[in-house]
Amino acid sequence: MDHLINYLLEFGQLNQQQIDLIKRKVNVSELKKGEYFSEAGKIPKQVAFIEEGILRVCYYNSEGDEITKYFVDENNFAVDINSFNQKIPSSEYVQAVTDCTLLVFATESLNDLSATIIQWDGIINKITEKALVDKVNKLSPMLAEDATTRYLNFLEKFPNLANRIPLSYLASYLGITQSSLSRIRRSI
Amino acid sequence: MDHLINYLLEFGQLNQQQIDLIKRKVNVSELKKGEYFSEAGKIPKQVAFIEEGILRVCYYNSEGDEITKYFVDENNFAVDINSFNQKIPSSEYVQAVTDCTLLVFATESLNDLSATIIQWDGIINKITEKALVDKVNKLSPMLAEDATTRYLNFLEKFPNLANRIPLSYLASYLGITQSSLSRIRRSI
DNA sequence: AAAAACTTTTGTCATTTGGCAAATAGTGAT
DNA sequence: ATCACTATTTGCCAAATGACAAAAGTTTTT
Repeated sequence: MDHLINYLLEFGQLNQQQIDLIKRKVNVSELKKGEYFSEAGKIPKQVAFIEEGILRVCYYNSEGDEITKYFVDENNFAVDINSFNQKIPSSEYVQAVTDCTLLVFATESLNDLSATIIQWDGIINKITEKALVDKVNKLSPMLAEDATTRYLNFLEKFPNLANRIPLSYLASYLGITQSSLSRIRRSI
Repeated sequence: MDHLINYLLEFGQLNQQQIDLIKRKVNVSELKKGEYFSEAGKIPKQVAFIEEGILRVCYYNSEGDEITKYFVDENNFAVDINSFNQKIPSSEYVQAVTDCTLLVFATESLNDLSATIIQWDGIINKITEKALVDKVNKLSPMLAEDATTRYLNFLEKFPNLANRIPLSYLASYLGITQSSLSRIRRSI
């Protein structure tokens, strides 16, 4: 729980009373490897802070291949942005790559916090914006790099992720086949 | 100017008095093809609404190649997100791809509007978030597609952009060389 | 109009990556 | 330990893309 509070405090000030309120609004939720945080048909739990574990956001492309859009790891928020923005039900789903411990804010809790804590919306906006900017900045250069460089950069940015993620997930994130990724690994 | 107001109204309500205030805070600015909207050294004009023309956001990668991160065209906001977020001076710059007419909000004007119009921050946040989500959703699938598909999708999404953009800019956006793009064009 | 500067196309060949299928390794259940 | 299941590696060849250089086409300047 402390990680969550510290994370929030990076984006705005909160007094002790507000912190206590936030703690009361959070539900701890466990996910086993392979289980879904959000999927078509279930009511989406809108926002989760990952205390432990790795999630991935993925979808099926027009060729029917399963694509991993990105990974989210410890001490970050995972938001189903599409449902967050009240859009049409997303074709994306969020799956646990490893066993996870999540701190989940239900929709009503978010509304309560938004109504009670004056800084709340500002903090959430900053977090959302930073997360999105980071994603754009990560994705954009990848297009201009070859597969080996993309893999090496991934290793550098997430040194402790690569060995906890199945090869196929990582390959689809990097935009290559798993055989290619396997060969790239060998050549290093 | 009407395009700007209509755009803002998509994201929140504004009364006539507020609309007039916004109009007074905007400066019309012309850029010739090739000129820079923001570059290292100059004070960044933080936000521009493109009334006419195309901008591109670009940078030099570690190999020294100039990469076009994305294009921004008519009736969209161009924000130097990095300076917007008070980060260290960005290595990115924003350049006019064609002659442009921009509606520019100076930093102080933005602050004034934020202080005066209660809905302002909310509107700007929604615009920012939507722009970023769109970019992620556009970039992400590109990694899994081959160059021809990326080009065809670009044509589909921006039918009237491709013929106004130099081949080299578009190639670097698509993550391929200009000779490859030239060949892809021929093959269609 | 000619020259200069820049952009796009094309040629040739090397390298990267994909597709498919089989072999190997790893994991979990009984 | 064995079996079934899944994940990873490898082999082979085809297709896509890059690198480099030259040619052709455009635009701008003089």
